[in-house]
Amino acid sequence: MANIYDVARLAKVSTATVSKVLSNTPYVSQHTKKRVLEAIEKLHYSPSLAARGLTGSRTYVIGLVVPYDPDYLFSDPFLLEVIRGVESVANDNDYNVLISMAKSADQRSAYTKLVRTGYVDGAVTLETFEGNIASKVLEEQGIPFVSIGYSDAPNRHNSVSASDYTGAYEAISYLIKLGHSRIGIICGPSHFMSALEERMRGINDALQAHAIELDSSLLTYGDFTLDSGYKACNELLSSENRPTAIFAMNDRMAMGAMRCAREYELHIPHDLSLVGFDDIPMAVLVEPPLTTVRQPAVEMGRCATQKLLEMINADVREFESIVLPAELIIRSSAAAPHWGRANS
Amino acid sequence: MANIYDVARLAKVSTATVSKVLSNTPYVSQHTKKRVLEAIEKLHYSPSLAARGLTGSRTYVIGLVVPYDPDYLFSDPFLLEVIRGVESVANDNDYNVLISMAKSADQRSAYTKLVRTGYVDGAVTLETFEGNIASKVLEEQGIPFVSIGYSDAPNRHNSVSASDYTGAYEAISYLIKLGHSRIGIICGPSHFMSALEERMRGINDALQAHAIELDSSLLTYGDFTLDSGYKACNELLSSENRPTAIFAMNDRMAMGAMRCAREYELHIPHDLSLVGFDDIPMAVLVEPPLTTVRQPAVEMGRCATQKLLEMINADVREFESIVLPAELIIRSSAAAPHWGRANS
DNA sequence: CTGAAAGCGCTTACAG
DNA sequence: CTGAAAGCGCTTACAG
Repeated sequence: MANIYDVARLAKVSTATVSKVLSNTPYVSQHTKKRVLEAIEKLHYSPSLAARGLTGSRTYVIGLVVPYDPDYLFSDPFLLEVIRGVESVANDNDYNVLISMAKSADQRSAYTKLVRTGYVDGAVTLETFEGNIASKVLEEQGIPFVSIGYSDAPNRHNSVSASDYTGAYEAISYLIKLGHSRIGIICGPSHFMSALEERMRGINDALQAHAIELDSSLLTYGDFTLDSGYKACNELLSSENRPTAIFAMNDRMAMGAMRCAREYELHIPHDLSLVGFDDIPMAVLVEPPLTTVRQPAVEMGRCATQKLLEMINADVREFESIVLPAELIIRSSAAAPHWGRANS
Repeated sequence: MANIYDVARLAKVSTATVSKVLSNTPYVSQHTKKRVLEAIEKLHYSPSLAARGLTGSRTYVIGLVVPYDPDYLFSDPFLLEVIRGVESVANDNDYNVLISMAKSADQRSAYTKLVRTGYVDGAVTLETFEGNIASKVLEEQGIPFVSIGYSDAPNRHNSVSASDYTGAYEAISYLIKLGHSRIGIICGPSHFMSALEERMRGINDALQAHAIELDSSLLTYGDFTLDSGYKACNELLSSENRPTAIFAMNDRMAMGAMRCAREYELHIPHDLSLVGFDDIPMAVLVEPPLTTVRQPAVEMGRCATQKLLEMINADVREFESIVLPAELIIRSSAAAPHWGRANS
């Protein structure tokens, strides 16, 4: 494979000059530029990113830090959509992406593995825990990064997230307007991330706005998997004072709940209303199609990557954190309770 | 960040020696080895993969060549499962994976983009077209790779695939045994890949074994998306002599067909039987759960990566291609036609 | 506008 | 068992 010397020789210039036309430096005469370009073409030359990485310049690879293990990641359609967004703009801009995942139970390892490579131009991180300790690793290395989700920094810079609070608020308000007052909640793992706290706030505020108080027996927890939604729903439905509606903090758990409801021979939405969160592609495919709060997952990934590329190329150091709207998508899994009446 | 000189200085040895303990070369005295290790520990040293890449030794990153654009890839649950397998064993072995995708309509670019980086230890490729030209790029560079799917080489080496022929054969045989003789086929894009040809062979052989001949009006094509399955099914159902069963070459198209059947007010499986291919996670979630041919997607990814790692580390040059079994998973979307009777 | 030379952080023969 | 030195393929000041 041809290297820069081969090109220089063929074009009868120095390697410095070749390097300059490669990086589009001005002040290279049209004439020599043309010669160099021809040589590059002829030799099918393309620069070694490894060498570039060493000299500390662009490598055109960005890291994607995923603090989960592969099995977790690939079973989460929402996360996958986020990654799709990242890959999409990276690809459009001729960047490659190096995915660094955690060894199970060691989220931090995803960060250190990435740093070790020593050649990423920047990174997009998926935040999980509030501590946000891991991203310090990137800061120390001076690697620009933008995080998707929350960061705990007092003023949240360089992150993009969805409006979890509003989304949850609207979901609950909608259910209340339909006539529900006993609303079961299937929360995510409590210690998990601040997005969930935001949603919890939204739920509580919506409830309070309508003078409804949240019966603690109505609050259950899952771990985002379908099975955990099934179990949580079972908990809810087996209690003596059943809820008439359930709000699950992601769609997979909502689908677990759906399955559980079916076993109780409860018709959705006639006997039980259900609202999810995320709006994963599968949400329209189930029966009935799921009413859910849409997070703009792909857009979050795209936006974060866009911003990262700006940081890398335009030398932007910091940007105000971006909060993308989460909106309620009304489909067919929620309706007025059949003994109540809509009071909107 | 500490480099190898810092370590050498602290341990009072040469960089060569540090390098040796790093690569676990024998013939390094226990004593100096210990000193070096301590220095590494103390400085939190970890070698720059960029530098390693330059010297032509291990970088611990493998490439994953995906000859599709991100939007295509991320909407294909089957491919995602394959990738999950790749990521999984890579991660277990402390390898990072660099995903190289194609710019739309230029499959080859995924290969060249990867090669350009100059620092992958090897690659797993997802084959699509029969030409298999693209992998020549890797061969020329001397990058070891294993391809998932078919390669056209006379004796197929270094690839792992599923037994498409058998899978399709069984699906059709099953339908025939249930009592169907008019079986509609929703094929993938015809020029697409040899896996489809294999399935076509399986279909034809199964049909012939029962002396049924394939009416050409029963053969339709889709492009693997749900919508295309919908359309193909529509074609099939709007003809005057409807099939009583449909075999789709992937699950997404089968789900599109399911939706279409619903609009025709056809009950599945009572009025129309449906068999898919792949067994994506969603297949159990739809109503009714889909009978389908399971491809061991994750296992294919795992196996390919395993083999690649052997090639890299054990210096294996070649292995007999591996064909993993595809098996029919019987669920609830196929049954005897209601005017027919099972004749098995 | 162009080039000579040093340097990025490793590894690899080659001596000793 | 250990180290000096060259080299991997670039880029970047610095001169000219």
